[in-house]
Amino acid sequence: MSSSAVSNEKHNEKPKTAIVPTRADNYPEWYLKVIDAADLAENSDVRGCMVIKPWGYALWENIQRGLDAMFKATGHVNAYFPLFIPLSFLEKEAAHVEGFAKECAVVTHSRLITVDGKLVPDPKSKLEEPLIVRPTSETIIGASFAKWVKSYRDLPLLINQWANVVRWEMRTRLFLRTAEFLWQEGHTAHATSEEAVEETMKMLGVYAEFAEQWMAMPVIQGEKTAGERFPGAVQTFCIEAMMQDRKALQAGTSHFLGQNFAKASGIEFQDDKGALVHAWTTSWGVSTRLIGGMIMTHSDDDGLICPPRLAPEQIVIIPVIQKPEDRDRVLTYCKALEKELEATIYAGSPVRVHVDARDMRGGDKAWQWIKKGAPIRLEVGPRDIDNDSVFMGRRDKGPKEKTGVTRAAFVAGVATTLQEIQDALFARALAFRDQHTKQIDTKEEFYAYFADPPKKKQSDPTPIHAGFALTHFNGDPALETKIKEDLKVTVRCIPLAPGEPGTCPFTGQPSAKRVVWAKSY
RNA sequence: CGGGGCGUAGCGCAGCCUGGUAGCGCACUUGGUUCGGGACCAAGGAGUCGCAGGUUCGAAUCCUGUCGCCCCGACCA
Repeated sequence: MSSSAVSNEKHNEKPKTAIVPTRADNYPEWYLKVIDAADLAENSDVRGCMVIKPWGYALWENIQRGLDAMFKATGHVNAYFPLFIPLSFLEKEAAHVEGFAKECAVVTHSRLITVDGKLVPDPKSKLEEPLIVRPTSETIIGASFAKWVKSYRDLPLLINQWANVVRWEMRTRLFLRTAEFLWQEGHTAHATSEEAVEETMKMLGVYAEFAEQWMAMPVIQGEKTAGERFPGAVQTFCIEAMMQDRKALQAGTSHFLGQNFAKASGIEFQDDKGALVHAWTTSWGVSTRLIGGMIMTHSDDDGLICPPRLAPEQIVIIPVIQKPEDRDRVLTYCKALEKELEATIYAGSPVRVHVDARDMRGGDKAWQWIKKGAPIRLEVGPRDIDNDSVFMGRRDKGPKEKTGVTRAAFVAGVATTLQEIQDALFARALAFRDQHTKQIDTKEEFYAYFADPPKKKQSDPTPIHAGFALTHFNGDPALETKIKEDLKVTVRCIPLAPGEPGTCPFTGQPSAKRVVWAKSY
């Protein structure tokens, strides 16, 4: 082999990435490797249920903190309702039963006994009425609301619950779809339809704001078609985000339930004229799925990228200690810098700083923090201390791209820098979505746009598809079903943003505005 | 629940077709040389080959069953 052949071979090698495979090579596996490398979560011994590890749970805590403040600012209060729901409650709303019956965990016994050395449910302890583990709490919360509401003066009732729910899914994926997941569910009751609709839209807006401002994840607000509606809802609204495989992720939902659940649960009140009427209710929720959305919106082939407002640690200080005699001096300096940074405020909270003083090689340490997605890495060694400077690496830039800054300038500008990273991530995600969103006006182009390249093996992941398509649509559910069968593509939402009327390319019929089509999670 | 792939050291894999009782890389430990950095050299520790049966003198390897994981499909936040 000639020397030029050797160098050619080297030249053809892919650049080394911390995550193998890369997004382009195998997207679903890349996703799992990012979670593993960042130490966010792992599968548990219970099928379909995950263990959320500290770094992943800290992300959830930050999501909770941000959303909870927004809920409270809009007049909501937290409460807690039972994990178990009597089976008969679920039967009260016909569409609701239909929607959830297939995926319920059912509790039938209250005691175990040992038979031939094995624990089995005691037949004598069989429950009169089986309990289901809540898949959502409309019915059990409705029962409380029925007791609490007597007069129009009791309304509106604005309640939120942070809880876990169980839906026995066929196929699960960490964060995106697990049998048990953590979420919040808001439940409200109102005197009029108008007020309930206003609430539904307000909370959708809160979700959109949170997704964009906190998670740096651009979303499209819109309404679901009848086929995608929540079981029992009159209208379902959602925020939809584009992942890096260009699939859509439903990141949050807000439902206008009309009087359906009020009638089912007997939520009645006397209005200001003395008439006995049913309340109008809403429900809205987001779940740990948001973490999946965050991972797939921002992360790259070197691992997780946390938007600063959600990052468990926003700045990681890595002491550079070459000689043992430098150790005390460098660590003391780093601790002082940590204190100083923690005294500064970013986005309304003290900056979260961590000094990584573990006894290991600096390079390994830096890469671990890259894989965990810490927004800013600071390397501080004797030379920096002498110059009164720090060496900064930003997670939104390349791993080797590092810049020296004076300590004072860094501290003074830290909030600005964090916001720059936050903004850069949002801008990047928005540009990506725009780049892979296309207005389409003919059926042929639509089918060509969503046509999958052939797979080599059946076990290969679905090839990355084109993205979002914006087309006119006459709203026919049968047509939507046909397209889903043909292409696995659905209407993700009818955007709330104003649009121009036009012609449905599939039927030639008039259409009020363009809708968003995509493959989805 | 259907189709496909895969379970061998903490992690990633080879060996399996053509049975002869286990190997590589990373990680780990120790020593040395390095070191503003995902180091190098040397030595070393670590595996009932997913589990259970069967065939055989002998099974990681062949057969049957079973459990789990991943991908694809149907269902869904």
